[in-house]
Amino acid sequence: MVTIKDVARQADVSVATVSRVFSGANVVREETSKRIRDVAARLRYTPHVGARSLTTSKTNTLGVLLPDLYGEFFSEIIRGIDAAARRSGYHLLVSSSHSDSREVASAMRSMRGRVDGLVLMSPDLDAKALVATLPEGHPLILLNASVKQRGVASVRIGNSRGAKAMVQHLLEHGHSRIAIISGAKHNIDSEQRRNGYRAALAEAGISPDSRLEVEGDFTEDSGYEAVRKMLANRSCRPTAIFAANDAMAIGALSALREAGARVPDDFAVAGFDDIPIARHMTPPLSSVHVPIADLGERATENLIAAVSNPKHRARHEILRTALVIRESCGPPGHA
Amino acid sequence: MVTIKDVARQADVSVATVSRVFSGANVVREETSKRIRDVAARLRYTPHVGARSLTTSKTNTLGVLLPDLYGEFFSEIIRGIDAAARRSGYHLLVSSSHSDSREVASAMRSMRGRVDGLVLMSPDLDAKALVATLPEGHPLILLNASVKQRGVASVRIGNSRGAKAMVQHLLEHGHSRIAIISGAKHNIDSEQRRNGYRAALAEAGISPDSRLEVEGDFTEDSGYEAVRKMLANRSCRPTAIFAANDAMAIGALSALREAGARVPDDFAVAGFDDIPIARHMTPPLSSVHVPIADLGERATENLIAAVSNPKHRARHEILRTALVIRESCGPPGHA
DNA sequence: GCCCCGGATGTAACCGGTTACATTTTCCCG
DNA sequence: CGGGAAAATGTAACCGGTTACATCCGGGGC
Repeated sequence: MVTIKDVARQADVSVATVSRVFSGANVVREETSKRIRDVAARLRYTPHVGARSLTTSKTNTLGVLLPDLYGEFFSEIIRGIDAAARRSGYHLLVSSSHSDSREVASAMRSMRGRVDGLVLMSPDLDAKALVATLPEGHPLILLNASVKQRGVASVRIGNSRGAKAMVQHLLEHGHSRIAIISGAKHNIDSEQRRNGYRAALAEAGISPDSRLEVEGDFTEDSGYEAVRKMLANRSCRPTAIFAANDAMAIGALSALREAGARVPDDFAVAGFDDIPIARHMTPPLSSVHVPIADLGERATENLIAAVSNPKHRARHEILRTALVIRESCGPPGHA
Repeated sequence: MVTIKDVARQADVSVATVSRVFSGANVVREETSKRIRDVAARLRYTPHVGARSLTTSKTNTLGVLLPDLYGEFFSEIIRGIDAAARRSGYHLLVSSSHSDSREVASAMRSMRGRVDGLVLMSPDLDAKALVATLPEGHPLILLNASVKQRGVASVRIGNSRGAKAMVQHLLEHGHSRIAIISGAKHNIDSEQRRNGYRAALAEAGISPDSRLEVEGDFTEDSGYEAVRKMLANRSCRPTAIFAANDAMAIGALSALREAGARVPDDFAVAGFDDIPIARHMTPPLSSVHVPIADLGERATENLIAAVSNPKHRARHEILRTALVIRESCGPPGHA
């Protein structure tokens, strides 16, 4: 591999001068600079970023830790993160599929010295314990994390409020038997969305019915299974189904179609996240819109701010959701 | 930041010994080792991976360059890459949204010294020119690249064959006016799929009709627009629509639904890729199954093989597709 | 008691850059 | 043409590790 020394030797200058040419310090005589560039081009020299970051202690890289990569939600998140990062000239070191906190801790550790900051999405985990293992002063931002921590910036979704609004919408349309397909246990998004659901019912004076709360795991399959379970239980059928994310709502739609049930005539269906595909379902899926890519962007922008300005104060941001009513929950007064 | 020196000082040993403890050389006396580990734990010391990789010239990281991150296709690709990488203990440096080749070249350059190898997906670009700018001996694998290059490993999809099979299937079902919504111009996947389409028609003795070839860009919106265009042109309506990917097929389904057309009764629709959501469309979308995650995995496995064994021979792999017939293209003899 | 050997640890060069400071060159002006 | 400041370049320490080689030490064999 060709190094700065090779270039220096062939251009008959010291390594310092070569370094100055490539690190943008504008102090090298034009003539010399050109000669060095020529030699470098001929030798196909590229500065070794790793070595550079050792002295500058800047890597221009952000670490991204995600629980999973499956489905449009994560794809949008990364897309947002990537957009913000590239805008500021940062690279992304991505690592996913971290289920338990030991794994996450080890992934965090292995990023030491490789990244200037960390975006950590851990809706399932106890972020507090994780953060404790981190060396001080390491810029970090939490995405949809379960705990709001002093001094640790975070961005999250207005889950509860969004879910409540959707359930209220269903109530206004005359539904009173509204089922929920929740996400995985201990997942903060799932819990908050379920809370919103319960709050809406409570305010409407409807007492909770545990038979209407089915647990899924945010996958299409689990939404599908949840509906099959509901349909099997003839004694207690909902008229509306609120899924804690779109993937499960989509699985639910499939199960209903297979069972010959019509949506929204027989069942109203609503999801959460408003992933891009939601509008293309049949019928188009009503959902709680989450600015997913924005979520990634905001987190990343905050992180970059913290990275470039050490006294940047940690903020907690909550992104607003918006009801997107399409056809899957039917016209008013229909239930 | 606490370094190896701090640990050495506090544990009253030399940095070499500390280094040996953390790099797994099993030559340090148990007693000493324990003392060092204790000090390190107390100080929250983590070895600086960047510094380590400077001497070992191993980064345990792979670079991933993608043209985009939007949609389930890329999400699955990354998932596959990530799975294979994590299995072998590699990290991923991801960079996307590279439209023109200057950008890609610069991204490649900026990865020098940061990665042990590169996965490059560039269906739009002239990979040849890009590869030429790369320093020799840099492990690289091309994903769906346009040119088959000597000495450069690649993994790709059996596009032409898959498309041909799908169009033949439509032909067998009695369709003769089969439209195609192709992908972006100069995109290799799009071109190969279109070639497969044309080949099937040619073999069936059907002369090509340029009015039945509409150009899209692989997005849902472009599929939607393409169908609107087709429907507007009353003089020349197809009975079947083959979209060069599922996203466009999904957009097509939306347009048809809005126009009040029934699928598969009025139009048969088929896609390509078989992204996970395809089976959940209404009607479930027939598609050419591509093992997307596998594509990423195979590429990554090959790359890792090349990284760990410099005399690994570059292979060109072509992944087989499989017809997945669901309901969107209807029962036989229907057209 | 001496020597040799092997295991444990230390010393210092090195990886590929950056940069403070020293030194040389350039150039302007009297 | 000499002097001195400014500009250009060189020297060498340093970033945080790894590792070849040197050193030290204890124990076994004679």
